[in-house]
Amino acid sequence: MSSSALHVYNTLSRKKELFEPLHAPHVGMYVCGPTVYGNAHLGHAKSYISFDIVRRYLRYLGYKVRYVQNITDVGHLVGDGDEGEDKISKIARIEQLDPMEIAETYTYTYFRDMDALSVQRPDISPRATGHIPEQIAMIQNLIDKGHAYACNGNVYFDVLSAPKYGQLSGRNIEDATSGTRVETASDKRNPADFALWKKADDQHLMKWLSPWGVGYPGWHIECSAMSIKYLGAHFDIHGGGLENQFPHHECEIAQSECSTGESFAKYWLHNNMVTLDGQKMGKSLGNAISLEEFFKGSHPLLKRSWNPQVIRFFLLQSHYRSTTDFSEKALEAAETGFQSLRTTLQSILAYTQQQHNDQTEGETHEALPALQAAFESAMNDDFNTAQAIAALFDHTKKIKRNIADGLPPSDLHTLQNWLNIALTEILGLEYSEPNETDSSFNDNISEYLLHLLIDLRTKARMERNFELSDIIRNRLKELDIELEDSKEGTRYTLPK
RNA sequence: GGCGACAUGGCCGAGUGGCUAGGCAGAGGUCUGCAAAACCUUCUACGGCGGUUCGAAUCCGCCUGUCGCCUCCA
Repeated sequence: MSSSALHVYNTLSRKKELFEPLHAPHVGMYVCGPTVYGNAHLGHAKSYISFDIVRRYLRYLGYKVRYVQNITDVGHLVGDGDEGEDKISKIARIEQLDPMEIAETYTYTYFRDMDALSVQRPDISPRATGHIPEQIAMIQNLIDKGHAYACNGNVYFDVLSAPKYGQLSGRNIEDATSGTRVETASDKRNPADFALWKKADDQHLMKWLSPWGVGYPGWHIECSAMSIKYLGAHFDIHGGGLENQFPHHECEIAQSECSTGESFAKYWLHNNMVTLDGQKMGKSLGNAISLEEFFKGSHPLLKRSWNPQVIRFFLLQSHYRSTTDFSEKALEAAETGFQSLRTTLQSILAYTQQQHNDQTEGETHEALPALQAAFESAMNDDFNTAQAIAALFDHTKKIKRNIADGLPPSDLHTLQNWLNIALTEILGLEYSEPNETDSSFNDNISEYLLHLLIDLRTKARMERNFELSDIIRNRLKELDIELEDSKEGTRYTLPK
């Protein structure tokens, strides 16, 4: 489907729907953020880049987006069922740190890695621990309305009281309980009931006082409390990873709608997984390569380091609702393709700048409308970045060819402006070579010496002393410095 | 066991009832002292079996395979 208006795939209806904000031009968007107990990995990159694109494209379309993404610094249980230990507490215990130190450390590295990937920061990044009163209030409200019950210091949500429970994930309550592989906690009325508040014992590191005793909030309640606080009871978009569809998002809908009496998010968007050797890449599976390891090339499965921009481009070349199977070979293909796209764009840019005083006479063909239509039509079809990038390749190559043939389009400047917006503002990709921002080559003497060698080699070539010129090029190649001769002179690329 | 996805050429990966996806790799060529880059040309496809249709890789059914969720997870 391609269309002149944005359509998004809504998990609630399992269909692509026309996107109509509740209160245009404002769009409220909530995305489940990370649990900060470890470094972010490639799976996080796929998820947050996907929703970064959603946000960027909505802004391009003129919407005023408020993007809220939580930081989960409490509440997730580890191991089997509800009897486990908080993940952050567990690591804190092992590393002899306060839980908040763990959360702080990984919140920092999370944003550092996302910044590197050009993921724009959320407008609001609420912490779960900073919203305990809101969560308690919501739980109390659910008890008052008969949707939850307290028992031995725990509070559970009564799923039978929520008629729509199971709608999002397409399962009924029997399905949700009958095949469960986990022993269910004994004080629940129904095995499918989920915890809103958990009693904490003396060993527990993170705990708060509540009407039901000392404890800590269940996992699902934070997202409901914080999304409603910052976006209202009924808002436009809720996003997250596919694996959170059940139980997390299902529970969010149940508790939110029972609490407010309004319908919760209008559109539910889910991104698919990144796989490694065909298996989901996940922290708990131990097969995750962290983003830091990608950037530094410091994981045994990696042959080399990878520029964040290349990783972003690689992920954008597949659709967010498809799984992305990772391999270094695929990354390499993405890198080469990305560089060639940038070369094409830069040559159009260079031409535009050198032509800025010229009047193109007799030329009436415009390049932008067709390109823009193809690009927007792809993006309007549920953010199909793969197809949008294909349109970019396709059209810019043609434009470049026309310029080379002496038939530049008449709208070069508007074209250039739009290309800039499409690449940097919508896709979040940079024009410049990754090397140019590499700080490893900032030594003035090194740079001077390199230019000296290049000048000497040029002189040798002029004198047809190719033996010497090849020695210089080959010896530099040993340092991963590559020289390329062109009509405009010798270019060099520095080690990655 | 229940629920849900997916299966595209050497690789990655869009899409679609009849019309080129795109990228990478490969082949040939132009250019170049050479190399690289760039440019031009070019090859390979829709898991299997049935059905619907004038026509299906695209719709339907069955089969096979892979994956996800049902337990924290982007």
